[in-house]
Amino acid sequence: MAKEKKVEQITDMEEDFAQWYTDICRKAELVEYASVKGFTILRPYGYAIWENMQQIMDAEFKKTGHVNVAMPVLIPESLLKKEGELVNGFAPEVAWVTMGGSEELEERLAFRPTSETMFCDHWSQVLHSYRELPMLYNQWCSVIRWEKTTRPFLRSREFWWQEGHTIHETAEEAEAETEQQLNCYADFFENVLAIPVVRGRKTDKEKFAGAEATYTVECLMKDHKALQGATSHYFGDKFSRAYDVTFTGRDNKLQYPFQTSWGSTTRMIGAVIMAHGDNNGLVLPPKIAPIQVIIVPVAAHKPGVTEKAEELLKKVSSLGIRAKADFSDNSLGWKCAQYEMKGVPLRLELGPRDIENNSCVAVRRDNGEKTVVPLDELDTCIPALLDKVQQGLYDSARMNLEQHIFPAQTIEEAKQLQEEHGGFIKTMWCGDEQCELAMKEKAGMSSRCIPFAQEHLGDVCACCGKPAKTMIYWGVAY
RNA sequence: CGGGGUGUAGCGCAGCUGGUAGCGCGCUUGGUUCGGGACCAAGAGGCCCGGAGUUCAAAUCUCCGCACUCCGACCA
Repeated sequence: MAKEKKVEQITDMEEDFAQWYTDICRKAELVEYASVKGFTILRPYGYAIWENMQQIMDAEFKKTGHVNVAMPVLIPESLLKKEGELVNGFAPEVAWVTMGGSEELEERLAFRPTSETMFCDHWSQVLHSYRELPMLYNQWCSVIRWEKTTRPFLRSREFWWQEGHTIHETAEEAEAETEQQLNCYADFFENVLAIPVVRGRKTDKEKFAGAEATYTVECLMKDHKALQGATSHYFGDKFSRAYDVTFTGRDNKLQYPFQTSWGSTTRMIGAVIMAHGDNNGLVLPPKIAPIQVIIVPVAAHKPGVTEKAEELLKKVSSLGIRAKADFSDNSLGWKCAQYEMKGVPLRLELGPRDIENNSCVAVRRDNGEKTVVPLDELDTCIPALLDKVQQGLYDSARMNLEQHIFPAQTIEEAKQLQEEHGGFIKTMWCGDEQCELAMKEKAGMSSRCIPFAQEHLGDVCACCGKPAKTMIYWGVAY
């Protein structure tokens, strides 16, 4: 009986992964559709996850000297167009403002799809001397890209993100910044989101419009499709020159600074859903869970249970844990199912029998494991259990990744492996874009990255048979 | 942007050989329950996605839009 109901509410991931994903987004109350196509509302629970992510990342950015700023949401067309590659890259998906009140604007204004141009324009005004470098800026905002097809978190016409923008005196410094921020993302994915990543460099075909180099952290979802987690770009001085950003150097000569940008988005919530979720709903890593511990009183009508549960809530909260207790008169089963759907990492059940034993029952969301926790050992047991959930999620995601990386020598083999197992297919590659197109055409895969951790799988390109330059990962990407 | 599917109460759906709406869940109130999605009773809630058309009469038939969704191409 109970089971039938569960199935009604959320599609099994084995049956239809895409539908399962959409179900979770709605049923866990993360998002709602807005009245404009492709726009979504981040509901309180979804936004709380984002806030937790923000808080942790923001602190990390600040540790390395970055400061937050706020740039305008509108960019004059003439400004946006100064750098050709960027414009071309984003042109199809820019939304324009053409009216101000009832007046037609002299120059139309773009909703920012990204803010390199605004930062450059600003720097061209304020930068004078090498002494002012580096400028390490970041902003938390939303951007608009007029996408054709949309999906909650993965692709919407407006999404929330942080975009870091920095300028440096030397290329080396800027390159180091690019690498540092990529590692910052990688650490965030692995340690906070519990999602292992492959770090690497994007091919020229896949890199950011206008960038000299794009680095990425790639991760693997439960359906064995790849998701680009976050990217970090090195621009050289290309934008500086296009936007006339200059400073007087140590040699008293006018110079162009070297620039980076790096971004991560609410798409990471989608990554968490698809990396950890199961058929009972969302599964959240404790570090970003809005509610880390849900306390469910059992037989709450019996004397003393509610009081004891309130006491338990206080104790757990006092440990710095985000905890909540559900005193509603919904049944136990309903509450269990509800908080499983919401992905709460740890559930504490407290009923008359537990009170008698001076304990409670802790249930892990990741594997359903039940532990009896003595009430006077909460301060050690609860944080330890949360750590175990965090680690458990990472371990199984790690296993999923490791078991889905396959070497291939030819396109045909790559195609077959992808069709049979999904995941990342690694091959040698000559570096030619034609071979990427061939892989897309024949095997349905795009290049994900050229991993920093290189392996020698052979001497020739899997696509054309010419001498290979690097090992590359392929995959079907979101 | 191409190809499918779907729009009727908050959610899931029925009604579709025309006669202006119904079921289950949820919600509200009261009561009984309570160790995995409880039960009884009484309620509240809908210009049937929008616009044209056909008709005495449209949720139902015909066009045209829009939105969501799935699969491709494109992109975070």
